[in-house]
Amino acid sequence: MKTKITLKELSKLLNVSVSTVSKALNDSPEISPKTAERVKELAALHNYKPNPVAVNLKKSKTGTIGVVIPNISNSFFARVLSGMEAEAQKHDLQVITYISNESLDREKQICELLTSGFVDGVLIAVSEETQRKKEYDHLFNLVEYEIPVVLYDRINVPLPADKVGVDDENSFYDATKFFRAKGIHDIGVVSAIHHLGVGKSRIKGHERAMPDGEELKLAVSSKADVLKQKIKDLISTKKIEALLCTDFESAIMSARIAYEENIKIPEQLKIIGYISKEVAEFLTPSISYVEQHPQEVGEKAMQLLSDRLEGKATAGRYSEKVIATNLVHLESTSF
Amino acid sequence: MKTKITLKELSKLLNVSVSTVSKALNDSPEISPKTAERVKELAALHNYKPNPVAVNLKKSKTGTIGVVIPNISNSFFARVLSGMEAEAQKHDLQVITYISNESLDREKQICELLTSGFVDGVLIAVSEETQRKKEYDHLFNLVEYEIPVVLYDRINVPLPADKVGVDDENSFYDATKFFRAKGIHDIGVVSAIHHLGVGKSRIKGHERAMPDGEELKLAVSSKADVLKQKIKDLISTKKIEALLCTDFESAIMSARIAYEENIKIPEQLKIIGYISKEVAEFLTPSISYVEQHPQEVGEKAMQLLSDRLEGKATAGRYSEKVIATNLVHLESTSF
DNA sequence: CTGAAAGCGCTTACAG
DNA sequence: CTGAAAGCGCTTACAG
Repeated sequence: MKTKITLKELSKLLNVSVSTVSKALNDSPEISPKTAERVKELAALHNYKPNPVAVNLKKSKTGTIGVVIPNISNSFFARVLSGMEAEAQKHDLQVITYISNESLDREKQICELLTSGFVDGVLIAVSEETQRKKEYDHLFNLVEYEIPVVLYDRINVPLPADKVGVDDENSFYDATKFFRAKGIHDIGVVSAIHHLGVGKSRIKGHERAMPDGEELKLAVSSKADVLKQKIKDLISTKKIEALLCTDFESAIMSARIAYEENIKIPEQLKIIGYISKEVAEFLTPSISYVEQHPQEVGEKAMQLLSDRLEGKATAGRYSEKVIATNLVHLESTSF
Repeated sequence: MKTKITLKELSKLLNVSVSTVSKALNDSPEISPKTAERVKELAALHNYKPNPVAVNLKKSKTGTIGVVIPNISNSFFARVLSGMEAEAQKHDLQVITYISNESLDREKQICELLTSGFVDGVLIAVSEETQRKKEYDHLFNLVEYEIPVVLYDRINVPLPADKVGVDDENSFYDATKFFRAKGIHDIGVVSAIHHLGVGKSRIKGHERAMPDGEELKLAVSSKADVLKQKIKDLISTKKIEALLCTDFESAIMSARIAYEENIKIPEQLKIIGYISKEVAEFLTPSISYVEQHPQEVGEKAMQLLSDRLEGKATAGRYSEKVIATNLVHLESTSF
């Protein structure tokens, strides 16, 4: 069993002071090359590693970042986390994860915890409930405590903070334009998240690509059975030719209903949805999707935070980055 | 802008010593009820929270747990993490996540970092590469540093540590028995992870439920195109009636090939697979799956670790928990 | 170039 | 019941 050696013990073995050992290991120019070498040698021999807790206390920082995730089972967020972790590694930062489960209360609890000094900064995608109720006091609280915050994905929050979002609006603008260019004009939009910022943006993008004044064909509801009925109405009764789905649930549901109603995809109905690559590719038929580059969202968010922690960002000025999306065409949009 | 108040500042305002304040806030019986109240009142007013870094240094612990995840895009692991986080919360532990991306090298790096004192304990599912090469020195290293380790999910590692696994073997034993009871005897097994411990266990469970000496009908390969060919052979040429799939990829691929070969599910071919609920339910047809209860795996793993940290576990004796699975029957196994 | 001292923000034996 | 002191393991002005 190995036991961790401390600076003090090292200094005793070397017959020099603790200060000297510390400086030597931190490559201080004050130390003579000779002793520096002696010290480093012994440190390596004993596999010395500074106690990070002590270093952090001394430096008044924690070296860790708090990441708040609304729902980790959503593969988008899982991949965002992966990007954050990769970027954190580059900056020697540790990532502490907190899962809000889309609950405002839990999110408040987490923010409360976060103000007590566990982390140097926070990356957060606010919960659904938070967005719905527009309660942001707990976030402002973080800012008041001078804890740098970066909002990611769900950035439609009036908070003085850096933000990294997905280009939701343009994704559906592009998708709509794509269909129209192919001569398809009866385009429906399906959404189970129309009440959230990202859902609204996507629908807005679609609207922007449609002729002025033309009524939109929407099937929206956060209740599964209601949504199901509305989709059925859209594709069976209204004979829509193409569907844009703002989320996993509505995309899968649309494909399913088409199957049940004996409407062939893509021959009679084309679909583009927000689904993760992993699932989209494997469906039968495979569903064309909007690639959101979650990894990049995570990397960028961590990068902005790290810049701010290192003083590379101007105080009081916040940047807002939008990660471009692109359409990946699979079977559901083949012509 | 609020700034964090310290014990010292508090003591100055109260005209008592730092020790007294500390004891009062920690409910020490040494302190008179009167001063205790005075102290607590002012602390509450100033929203005092002890600096966790200082507390941890004093107590020679970190209050954090390192969780190593092979692949966070795998929804099984995402849900395990969710369970860990929930349990950690109960014990006032923070969760630091590290993603190995199924790489042995990255895993070694992470373990190296972990030995330098960032965490009090480690929860790890070893990477695919680690399992394949059977290189466990970096894990033994953790143990030598007296950092408690709990292995989860991928527990087929000869390490003196607590372990929490999924009952892989029985899941396929049960599934096979289920088919046989229904009069189906031509059962095939498809696997893209036959080289991993969990894959082997699942296949073994199937074998155990088959009559002695009967040759197994396997389609296994970690290469997509090879596996595809083998599946096709199994269901088209060999006329298998039911398929057990050890993983997401092989399950989805099997369903896809059945579709392409015009073999009807479930009429001509039944399928049971290891797929997450979220996807299984939405497929057309929906695929019956093995529910693994990942949340529970995560909770249990964190619980074992917490027990050990709190001295509730006997040194040198390790427990191994197996979380039972159950079959969820959807369309692909309807009769 | 080396080391003694102060201090990061706490906790806890010990003395009074 | 209260407080002075030591100490957790470091870093860093400052003195020599």
